[in-house]
Amino acid sequence: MLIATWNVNSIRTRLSQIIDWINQVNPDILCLQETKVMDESFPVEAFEELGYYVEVYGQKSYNGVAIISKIKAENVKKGFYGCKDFDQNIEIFINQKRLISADFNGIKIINVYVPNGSSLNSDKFGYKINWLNCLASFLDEQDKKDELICLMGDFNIAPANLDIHDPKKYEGGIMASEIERNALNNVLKNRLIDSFRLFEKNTGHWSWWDYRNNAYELNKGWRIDHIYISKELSSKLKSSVIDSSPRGNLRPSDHAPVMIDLNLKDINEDFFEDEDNFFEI
DNA sequence: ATGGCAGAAGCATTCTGA
Repeated sequence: MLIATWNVNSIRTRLSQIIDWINQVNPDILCLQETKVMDESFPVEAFEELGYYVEVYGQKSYNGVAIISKIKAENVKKGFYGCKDFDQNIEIFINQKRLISADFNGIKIINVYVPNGSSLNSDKFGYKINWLNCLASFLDEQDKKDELICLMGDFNIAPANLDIHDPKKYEGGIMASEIERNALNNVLKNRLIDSFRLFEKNTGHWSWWDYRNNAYELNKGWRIDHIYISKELSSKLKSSVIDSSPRGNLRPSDHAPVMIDLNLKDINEDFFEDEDNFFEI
């Protein structure tokens, strides 16, 4: 089962590239970020024609997340819920559409677009850390239900120096600071692991290249898009890769898709053998 | 220290991103 995440930086501008990629890769679940479109304007039909269900949580111009899936999503939730920080009802948490979650055969897919944070001395940075703290308490709640989790998306954080092409240059700065890394580790705790690092221990693997300064051509990138999975799923993981090829497209997103291949057959064989659980054209 | 590049809104230029 292929599960992918991709910050597409506008669903409307990138639609044909996304369709091409789906036809090429055939993912079972695709989590999108920065769709930048209100729900009623999301090009749902383009995905339905390919046999996918679509769940969207968007807004005008900024942010926006979506889940495209061959299996119908269950228990779809938009935004944070059931966690103590969200109960404070912080308005900005509601206004910025950055999280959508859904269950697929007992696995909870959580698709996030973590705030960028601008720079460490800005108000936006405080919002980023608050948002991550809220995500941590959201996951604490999920923990109590003993669910298998796949937390994926654009985290806007390089977890380690080897996830940055020039770590010295960016040391302590935005996406590389200890404050952000600690906040991220507090989300992951001991329950979620970085799927990519189960296979690849070396530097030189990037999921984002700045549009500026020929960053892609010079391969000056960062690894800030991640797929974290519950420890219990690690034995089911067949691969975790970054597909950098779409970054070479004409008018590309600045992010590349990341995907895992999960062997879920033995978790619930009946579910996957029941054709009613899949999309019918 | 700053700008560089891209998208959306909307029609000149600003805001935001990373």
